[in-house]
Amino acid sequence: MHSQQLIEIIKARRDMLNVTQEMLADLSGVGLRTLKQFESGKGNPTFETLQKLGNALGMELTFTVKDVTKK
Amino acid sequence: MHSQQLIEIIKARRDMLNVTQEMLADLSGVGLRTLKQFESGKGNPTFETLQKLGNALGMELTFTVKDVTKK
DNA sequence: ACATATAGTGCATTTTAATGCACTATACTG
DNA sequence: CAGTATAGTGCATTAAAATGCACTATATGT
Repeated sequence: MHSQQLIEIIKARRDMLNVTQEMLADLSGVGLRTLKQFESGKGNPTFETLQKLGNALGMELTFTVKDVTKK
Repeated sequence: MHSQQLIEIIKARRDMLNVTQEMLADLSGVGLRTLKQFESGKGNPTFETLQKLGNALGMELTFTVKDVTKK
């Protein structure tokens, strides 16, 4: 997952839930400025920030071994 | 995935590959001090740092909707 | 055209991640 | 026990993440 993909995934999920940046900022505990910066492609969020967003969006981060058999 | 789980996953993968912290730091481009701090539970790594480690370890980050059907 | 809602930006501050260096701690090995 | 390899820590610096405030940009609805 690249940075741009991560952004798109989160924006898509937020849109699907009809949640604004402001609402997500409140729900997640992440600062609005931080979220704006991140969604506009200017961020390099910390693990903690991604977790907070994930919690609010019903999503989760995973870290797994790449499947080399596929593709 | 919680912070402690992430640490364990990475340490386990590193051990499985017989790679030292120093080697992983070199391979990934992450500073040795950063890696030590992270593995000893004192870090809050950025997305970029996790990606670098993932690349070196043949792993990848994913961000997905939680499966609420499962228990 | 005006008002409203939402997203993005500029600027500044505070906190902290990333980093290096030197040191300590632990385990293994000759 | 001495030497080596590996992991963890203390201290300091630099870069950048997180944040707030105020502003601009864009779209939509009246």
